[in-house]
Amino acid sequence: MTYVEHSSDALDLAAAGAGLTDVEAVWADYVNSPKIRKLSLSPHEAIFYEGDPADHIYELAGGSVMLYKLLPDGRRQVVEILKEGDLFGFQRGRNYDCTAETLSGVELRALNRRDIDVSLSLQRYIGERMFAKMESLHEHAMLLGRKSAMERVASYLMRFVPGRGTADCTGPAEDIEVDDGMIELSMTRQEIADFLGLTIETVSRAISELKRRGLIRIEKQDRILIPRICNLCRLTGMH
Amino acid sequence: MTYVEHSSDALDLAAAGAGLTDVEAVWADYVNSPKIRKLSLSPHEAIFYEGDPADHIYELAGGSVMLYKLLPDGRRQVVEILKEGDLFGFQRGRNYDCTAETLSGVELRALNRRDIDVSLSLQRYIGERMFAKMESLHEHAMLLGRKSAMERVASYLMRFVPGRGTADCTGPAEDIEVDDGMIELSMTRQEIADFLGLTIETVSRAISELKRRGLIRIEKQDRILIPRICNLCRLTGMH
DNA sequence: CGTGGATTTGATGAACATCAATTAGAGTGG
DNA sequence: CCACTCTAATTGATGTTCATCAAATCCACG
Repeated sequence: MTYVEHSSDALDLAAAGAGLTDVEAVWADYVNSPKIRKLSLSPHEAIFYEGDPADHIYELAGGSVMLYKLLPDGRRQVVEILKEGDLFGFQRGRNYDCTAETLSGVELRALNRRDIDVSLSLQRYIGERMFAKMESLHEHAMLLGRKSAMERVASYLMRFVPGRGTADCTGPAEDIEVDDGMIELSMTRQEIADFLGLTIETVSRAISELKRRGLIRIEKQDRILIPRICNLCRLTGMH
Repeated sequence: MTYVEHSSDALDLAAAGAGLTDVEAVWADYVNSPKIRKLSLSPHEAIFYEGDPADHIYELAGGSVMLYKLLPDGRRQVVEILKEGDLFGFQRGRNYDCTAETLSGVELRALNRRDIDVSLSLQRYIGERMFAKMESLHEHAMLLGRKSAMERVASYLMRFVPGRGTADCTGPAEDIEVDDGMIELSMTRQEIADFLGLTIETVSRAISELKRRGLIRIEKQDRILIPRICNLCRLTGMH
């Protein structure tokens, strides 16, 4: 008896030839295979609602998506902000535990739980992504439970600076004298507030305060220039 | 060519005989196999520290464990409270992203990443557990970001009432007239506060308030009686 | 140019943190 | 068994931060 029943197609076989550890290549092969259904969505469109039967798993191929939960009285908490490459829609139970809504124009790939369940490499790829996501959920718990409003907003802005503001960030490259960055906010103040556990007004005040202190400059509404990244990073509470 | 390289031992083969979907049986076989190293720990002992090289994965076989993160100035956020059967120590990177500390006497099983990486069934089992954990992290984000102090404490107490207080809770069984429960708190006020994003004093005041209102009764320090579970549950903000 | 929603700003209030003191409980040694 | 000690927990007084309520301003879009 062989283990053929573990794989529905040639993906793992190809991977075995390429070296077992290259799960990312297997994943790329899988999601680019013609049987994967692709979807395009407009900004602020719901993908699924909290409580809906969890019948699909998605990969975000482009754009950004938020996941949020609601309390019966309407209070909202955005629990994840997803970016290209992120996976969502996995559930333990029969129903989604949160609502998924697009923040921008979005390209999705709808995956089949069945394909994934029978491939070791796909499982491993997903595992890797899940562990990363758990770390970012831990970080977010720290933000929500223990950071001040200003620290939350600074941390939020730092999210969008690639490669900076993480635990292992070592500051700017040494040979660089200007350490600035331009970031793009695709979320409204309400969405940011619901992500940070604050109100619109508190978020707005914190951003104004950063402007006043010269730590950020607003160019054209939702484009923000950070003149000295390290200065902003120091306000996150993490360094 | 077969897929034999996907499995280091007979676990999956046995599972195939028993039906592919019974990943829990495969897991049970694995963790009970003699090669799994077992550990016993006393209360309030560190298992690993944030930043340590992530060289082990653990299954909590008995007792309870908390995971927490620290900010440089000492602020602490407890990000998970683990109970029997929970897995922890998975990391995306090279190092643990939080500290693990026992809350009670604890029995652990130290697992090998290598064993798991080559078994589809074990991967799938872990995936299931991770999805459940992500849901509880979402729930916790809601608590930290949007609930009042009283709602947080009520939610915390409800955690320890088996089968109640969850989203799909339908209340007590219909044929029952007394709906009470006894719970055991194994955490200090400081640990509870750091889990709920509050201070010791606020937690203490909330508990006193619940006592005053007759919603709980303290028996012998860390044993709490809940006379009418639904009454407490109503304070969680979820119904 | 005008309209309507989003954002900002201001004034006030409530919830929770902080600081300080007291009490309760668990463990210890006489 | 009972005082003693030490820490955890409670309670009280005050302060700070952020939420709430209200108004003004900005900006995108027709």
